[in-house]
Amino acid sequence: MAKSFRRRSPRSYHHGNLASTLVEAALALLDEKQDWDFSLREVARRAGVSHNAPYKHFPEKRDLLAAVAARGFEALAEHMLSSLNGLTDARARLLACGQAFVARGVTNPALYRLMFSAALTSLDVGRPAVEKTAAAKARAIVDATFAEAARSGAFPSSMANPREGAAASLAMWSILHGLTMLAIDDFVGPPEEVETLVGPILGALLNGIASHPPALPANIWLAPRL
Amino acid sequence: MAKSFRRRSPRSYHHGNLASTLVEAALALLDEKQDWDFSLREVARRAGVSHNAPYKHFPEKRDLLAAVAARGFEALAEHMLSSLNGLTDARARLLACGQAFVARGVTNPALYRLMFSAALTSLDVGRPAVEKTAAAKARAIVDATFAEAARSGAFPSSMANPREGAAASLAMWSILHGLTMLAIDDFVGPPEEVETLVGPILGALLNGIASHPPALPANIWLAPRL
DNA sequence: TGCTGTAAGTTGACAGTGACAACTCCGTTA
DNA sequence: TAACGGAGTTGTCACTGTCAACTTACAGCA
Repeated sequence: MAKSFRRRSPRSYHHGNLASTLVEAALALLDEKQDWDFSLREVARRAGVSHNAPYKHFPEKRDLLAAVAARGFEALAEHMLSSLNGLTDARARLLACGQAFVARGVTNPALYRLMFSAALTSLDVGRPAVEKTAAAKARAIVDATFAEAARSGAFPSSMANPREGAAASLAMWSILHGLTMLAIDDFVGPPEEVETLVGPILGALLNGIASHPPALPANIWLAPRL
Repeated sequence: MAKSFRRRSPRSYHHGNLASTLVEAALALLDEKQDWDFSLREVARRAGVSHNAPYKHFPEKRDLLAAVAARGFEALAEHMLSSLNGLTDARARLLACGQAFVARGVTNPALYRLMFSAALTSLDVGRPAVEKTAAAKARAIVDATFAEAARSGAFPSSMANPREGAAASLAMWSILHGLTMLAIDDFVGPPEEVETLVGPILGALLNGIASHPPALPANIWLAPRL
């Protein structure tokens, strides 16, 4: 009888919200091990629950990881949004957004890597829906900040148009993602200082965009597809 | 007795070059499954060898994967180099190099992902040496093409100096890596056409660099560290 | 030539894994 | 109050990475 009281609040056979408890346990493990090769059983153990309980909420390990990734995207979006607080200058907003992006990645490399990893992608279905929508939300912030900068006159006004701005915003997204990845994977460093690269590097890109706006070739789509 | 003839040339208890056979088997599996969660035992099976034979050549699975990644970097470097053939215009060379880079990543996503993944990084030692040197070689090509472009007058001449050019070359490396990753991870597509993005996007960056060369903040190192 | 040490391969074992099936518990709704 | 069904449980499976101990055959020295 005492057995089931181990970690949970007393007299509860049913946990209440195991799903989110599991996600948090997984987040903690991800942070500690900096890898997602931990076992589902270990996650269950931490949640004080039997080795098979997680399967009632996540059909496969992949699905738990997808939920974790979704949380990551949400946190990223939040962080980027709050970095814009109080800034009005268009260019400053873009740079701040970029810095927030990189900083977030460097702070929790494993989580960032998981978010963009295809460990979650099943060959038939593609990425899980939870993750797709969370990612889209984060991405929309970059796009919006960009479009808004275009409207403000920092870029040729045609770029406020979604299709026209798409190539530019993709370029920005690419350079940020690339820089973050290189930092995370130990190709540039030190990690704490990588943020200082955003100014010069993203700055150069923005200059180029302003003077010669890139065009998005036909047939290209910007995902994640839904 | 017939047992040991299963897959190998006759009368050979010793394989001859198991190590490279294993690497090739792993490459094939990586390509098929588009993931490196295959088992070492499966690799051994394909090489027609007992489940523990690989351990005589690779202390851990990680080490086999590192060897695979190293091969990937070598192929990447080769591909980039040959893309430069016959091109003399500095800007054209940079763009060709970029296209080759992205194309290579999109062609074998799992391999590309493995190359840059930290699945290989052990917390204490960092990346395995084989991989580091192979990666450095590939990277050197971008750097060299860049420096050469600077000398040719396509960029402010100061950028031919390694330290001055470092920020620019890092920016280029970042945007290429980021774009490739987004493509691979299904955030932009379709894969066959992603190459067409290199022109506009990398082009914009190069314009920006030419007009306002970025500076590399102090304390930043460009890796992989050796 | 024959002996022997050692690298390269072998079999056998072990704890731990993801996933399945079949069971029990208990809050909900009729 | 009965019974349904979602949530958690135990038991089991084939399989994994890795360790240990054994065998094979090549290479160098007597």
